[in-house]
Amino acid sequence: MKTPVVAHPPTRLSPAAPGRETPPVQDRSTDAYRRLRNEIVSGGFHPNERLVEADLALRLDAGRTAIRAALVRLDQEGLVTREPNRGARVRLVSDREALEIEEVRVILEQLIVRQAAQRVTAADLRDLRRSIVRMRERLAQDDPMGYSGLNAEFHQRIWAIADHGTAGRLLANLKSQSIRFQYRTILRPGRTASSLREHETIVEALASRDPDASEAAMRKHLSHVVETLKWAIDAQRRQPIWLPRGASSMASDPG
Amino acid sequence: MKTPVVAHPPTRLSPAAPGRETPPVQDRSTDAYRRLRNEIVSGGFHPNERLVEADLALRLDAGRTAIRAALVRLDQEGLVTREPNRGARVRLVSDREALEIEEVRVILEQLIVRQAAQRVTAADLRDLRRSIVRMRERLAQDDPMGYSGLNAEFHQRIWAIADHGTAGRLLANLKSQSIRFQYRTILRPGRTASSLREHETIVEALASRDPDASEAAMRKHLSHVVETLKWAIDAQRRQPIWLPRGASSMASDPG
DNA sequence: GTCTGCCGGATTGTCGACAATATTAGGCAT
DNA sequence: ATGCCTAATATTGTCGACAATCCGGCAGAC
Repeated sequence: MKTPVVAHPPTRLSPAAPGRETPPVQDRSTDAYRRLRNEIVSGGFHPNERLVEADLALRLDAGRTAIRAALVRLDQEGLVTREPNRGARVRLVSDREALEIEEVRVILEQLIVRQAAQRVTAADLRDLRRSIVRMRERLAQDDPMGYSGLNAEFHQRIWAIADHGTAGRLLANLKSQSIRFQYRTILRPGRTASSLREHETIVEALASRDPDASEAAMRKHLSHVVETLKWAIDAQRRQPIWLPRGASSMASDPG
Repeated sequence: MKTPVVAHPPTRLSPAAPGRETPPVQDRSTDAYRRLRNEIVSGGFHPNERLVEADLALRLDAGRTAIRAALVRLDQEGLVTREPNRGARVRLVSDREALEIEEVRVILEQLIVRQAAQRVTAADLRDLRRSIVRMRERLAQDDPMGYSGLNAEFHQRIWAIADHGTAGRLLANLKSQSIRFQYRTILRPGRTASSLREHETIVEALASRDPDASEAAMRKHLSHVVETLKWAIDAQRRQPIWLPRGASSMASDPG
């Protein structure tokens, strides 16, 4: 499938494409980490799938050392689990955990939006409103996937406004852990439309720079998200649906 | 100081003390991680101190590989920072960050105590009350350090009752990052006494299994903690005091 | 037929060596 | 003395090799 990689020619950090600036491949380990992380978050692996170091090394064209470091990071980050001498697997977050995560997310977003209300600038508001417009477009086109992406962007924008490093980091991390569940929530009929309305309310509250109103709007929004999540989990229990990349959610090793 | 370690005799994982069960030295890497983490959290290094891999390897009697893995974990955990090709340093959390962390802690503890109120058992309450009694003793003996330890234990007990894995993990992590600041807050005169009263209120609220009351009590408690933290930071600005293990908070490299 | 113990392949864990990079020190021109 | 260039040193990053461990299958005992 791929050139077998000539057993690594004398260690060369930059691939050295003569005429072209080497993109910031600062260090192989971080690079491997980023790519592996992406693959996991974007659903490139089955939940609970085994992550064999040698395989990944081949796949990502990196040394086992780099892969190993990446796995350690991902473990600490909660995206994979590692058992001594037994290797790593992509971590499967249970339904219960997904709810826990969402609970935490709710309160963190409240904290953040409150802070955002005190710092928001005119330019920020303009950007937020543009986000809203684009979301409205997606809604009109009946494109829930596209909407979901914009939704994520919308929330991240608020994090940026709040400029609360600690909370922002935690939120980003939590989100990456529970991303698998978000695919399901967006399927609920009518959810997109109400979500958009709630977003509009949040922007209005931010525009008036009212922390309490902003927090309330956010709380209301997220309470509906939690509700939708519960619905999705229940639906899944009743009749499992396909995940973005195959495999029943219980998949361990195919016997 | 220590036997120079005979250049590692043929790799032996278990120290193999014949008659004795080898204590769970499962893997050297995790072991190094734990010990290094302890040293950092308990103030064994100056803030911002450089962490040279080779030195640590000697100090902890571990290979550089193990140290390296440990540093990666600690980096992800926020206890050290690593710059490519420049090594690791114990991370210095700024005053602002300390406040951010405390803000997040406040809301997480609220979430947790609320959940705890719904799950607390009679045995739990007994334990909590015992904690209180011991704290009262420390207060009577005018032992703020001892009180501080019990305080930490008290809160952890509540985390355990709530059984909220996600929030618990985050809290533990945040706490380890900001631990340096806690040394200062306990110095405020009279704080210990009011802290104890607030703890008593929390226990009462939990005893009545009232989530709202519990949350309110916790909020009140932590708002005072935040206030004390601000006070401590201000005091520090006006006149730096000694940290538990030397060095001004700005210490980078001694020239 | 089932259980137990042993063997072999697969995979992880650790080390030592070396390359890559940053940092410091010294020399030289100005 | 000041500042820049270069050599020497210190430290990190990566690899390949090998030991340790796990897993599954197979033979033999009962």
